[in-house]
This record gives sequence, structure tokens and C-alpha cells, in this order.
Amino acid sequence: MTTTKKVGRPKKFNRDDALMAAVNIFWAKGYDGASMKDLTLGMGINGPSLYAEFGDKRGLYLQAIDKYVNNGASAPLVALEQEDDIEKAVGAFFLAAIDYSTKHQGGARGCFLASCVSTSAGEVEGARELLKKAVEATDTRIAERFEREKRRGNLPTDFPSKERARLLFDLRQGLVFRARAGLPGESLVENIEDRVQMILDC
Amino acid sequence: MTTTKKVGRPKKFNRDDALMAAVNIFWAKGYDGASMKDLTLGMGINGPSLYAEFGDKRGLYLQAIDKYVNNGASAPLVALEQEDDIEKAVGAFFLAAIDYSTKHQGGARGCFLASCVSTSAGEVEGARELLKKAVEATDTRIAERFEREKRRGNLPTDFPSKERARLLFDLRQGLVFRARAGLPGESLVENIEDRVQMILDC
DNA sequence: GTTGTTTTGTATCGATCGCTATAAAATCCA
DNA sequence: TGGATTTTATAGCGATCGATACAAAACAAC
Repeated sequence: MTTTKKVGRPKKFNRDDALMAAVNIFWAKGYDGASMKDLTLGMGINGPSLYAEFGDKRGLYLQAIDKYVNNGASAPLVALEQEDDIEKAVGAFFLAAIDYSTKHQGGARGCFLASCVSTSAGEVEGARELLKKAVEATDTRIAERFEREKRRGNLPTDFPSKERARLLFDLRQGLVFRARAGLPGESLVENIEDRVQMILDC
Repeated sequence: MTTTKKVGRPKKFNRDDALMAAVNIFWAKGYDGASMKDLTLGMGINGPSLYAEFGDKRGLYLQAIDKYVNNGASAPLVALEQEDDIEKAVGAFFLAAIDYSTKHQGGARGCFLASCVSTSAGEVEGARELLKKAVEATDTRIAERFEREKRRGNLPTDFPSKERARLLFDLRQGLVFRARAGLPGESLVENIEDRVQMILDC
């Protein structure tokens, strides 16, 4: 699709790229720790443009959270959903989580939601609601993946999908916390197979 | 023990109480989100006294982390160590963790280390090291509790203490994250018995 | 009662915060 | 080519930041 010609000075920045850059800055420094200077420099966009496009600092933050939830954070879920073999799928979920929390291109470790957004829960209006929503949505998607496997006959009909979904989610939280604390990736991948069995056992 | 008389104007504050108040403020607002005004008001101590006693904001923060690690955060560990029956001990660990992350007197939810200190890992010098140290120390204490149970013959000699210690720790991280996200305490205590069995199974 | 010491209270520092006013630049269109 | 529109660049706003200088207060000791 060709870009429609538009009156006025052309924008110098790409919205999605700028927003991704904002995610990385907030992920490294947190909401309060990231200054407008950090953000304008990192996003390659100056003050008035940032305010025109994203509203204010809080607006940018909430949009950055949405961006993260629908991109980076969904990689483990996508891995779980796309791998056909359920054991490999659960393993892929863990490995994707370890991957984004130890080596994503922005450089910050851990999980943006757990390590940074949770600090602002209760402080930045809207942050806790987005956090709660993300937890519940992830639980639901994981449970749905297990339900699909039950329908296929690969898991027993009495397999407790909701409980195991929460279990998988909680284990991932431990891993990403360790990553943020600086523990090496290798120590995180130990025992993944045991944990896969634990998730899927009846 | 009588208080030794001291030349000069008596201090108006109690160091431990002031430090506990600082923990609560940092736990609610994070390092950057807590201003010196927030801290001096909450601690009931003014600027010059705070600087004389604790150094600077960063020094206060690192001491607050130590305080937390050796007090509030150790409640689950103490519960695990003090309960004689290992199944009850593991259950008590979870319940103590849910308790301090949903209803401690300071009001902030979740875990101070996971929800706030992790934001400053990499930003506040010393924070990541204290975090890493706390994770490793907790893993070790949990593993030691399992080893003691093995020596008593209550757990099999091939029980993988280190792996299960990490498992217990990681599961707790999921619970405290949910608490910070605003999920109710009741939903956190569901399936505790299943999880206890999971930890102790061979 | 005075001196010395320690701590608290008040005022204020230089720097930075999030955000906005206004000028200049870069386009399209008639 | 000039006008209109949109965006970027620059300067700067009022407020707050973390930290400190100095005066006053509260004690012990003589």
C-alpha cells in the first residue's frame, strides 16, 4: 500500500519503533526512573512530538505496557500454542520465557511486568489494572491450550487445566525474577524437563 | 538494660522503627517513586537526621533491603524451619508468603524484592547484588530444611533438595506477583495442598 | 549558670523534573 | 510562488528533586 500524501511536515519517527524503544527504557529503569530526557533520546523523538503522539508520560507508559503484552511477553504463549506436541510446547514456553528475560535486544533482564510495572501498581493509575488483566489473560490462554489437548485425547479428561495453567505461570515468574536478579541463563534452564513433567502429571 | 546517658540532644527517633517505615514506603512506591519528602514524613525524621543516620537515599535503600530480607521476607523461611512436620512446613511457607504479600501492616502488596527492588536492579548500585544474594541465600536455607528432613529419614535419600528448593521459591514468586497485581488472597491459597505434594513428591 | 556536644528545625542550594509556548522547517496544494 | 498545515527544534515554565548550611533546642557535665 502506498503512503498517502499528506499536507504538512512529515513525521520523523515511526510510532511502533518509538513505542518499542520506550518499552526498553521503562523495562531497564522503571516508570519513575525513566526521565523524559531518557525517553526522548531513546525514542529519537522530541518532547512536543512525544506529547502530541502519546499524550503524557503516563499515557506513553500504559501504551508501552500494551505493546509489551501483545509482543514480547506473548512469545512464550505463542510457543506454547504453536508447538503441536504438548510436552515440547510446555518446554518451549519455559525456554521462550528464559530467552526474553535473559537476552532480548533491549538488554534489560527479567520480565517488564514483574520487574517494573509491578512497582508502579498502585502508584501509576491504570498500571495495576493492566497487570491484573495480563495475569488473568495469560492464565486463560494457557488453560485453553491444555483444554485443547484434552479434547484431542492427549491429556486425561480430569486434567486440572486451570490449576496447571496457574502453576506454569507461577513457575515462570520465579525464573524471570532470577533473571532480573542476575542469575545466569544456564542455571535457569536446569530441570526444565522435570518441571514439564510436573505440569503435565496427573 | 538501662540506657546509657549521653551528652547532647537526645535523638527523637528509633532507628529500627524508622528503617521499617522506610521499607514500607519503598515497598509501596519504589526507589525512584519515593521522594525524600515521602521518606522524612513517613519515618518521622527530618532531612539532616536522615542523612546523618543513613548516609544518603541510596544508603537508606540498601539498609531497608537488608532490613526486609532479615525480617518480613524471612517469615516464610522461619515458618518452614520451625514447623516440625515437613508437609505442614511447606504449607506454612506458602501461607506466610501469601500473608505478608496481601495483608502486612505497611499496606503494600506483593514482595518488596520482586516488585520494587527488581526495578532498581541495574539502576541503583548494589541493588542487584543484594537481590542475587537474597535469592541464593533463600534457595540454600530451603534446601537445608529438606536435607535435615532427609537426615531424619522423613524424605528419601535421593530427594533432590536443591531442585525442590528452587521449585518452592519459584512458585512463591508467582504467588507474590499475583498479589501485587491485585488478585485476591483467596485465589492465592487455592491448591496449596496440591502444590505441597508437588514439592515433596519423589 | 555556663559550656560543650549532639540532634532537630528551617531555609535554601543547584539540578532536574514533566510539560508547554513559540519559532522554524518541511511538506502539499492552488 | 505563496499560503496553509503539520511536525520538529529551541527555550523555558513552575514545581520538585536530593542534599547541605546554619541556627536553635535539648541534653550532660562541671
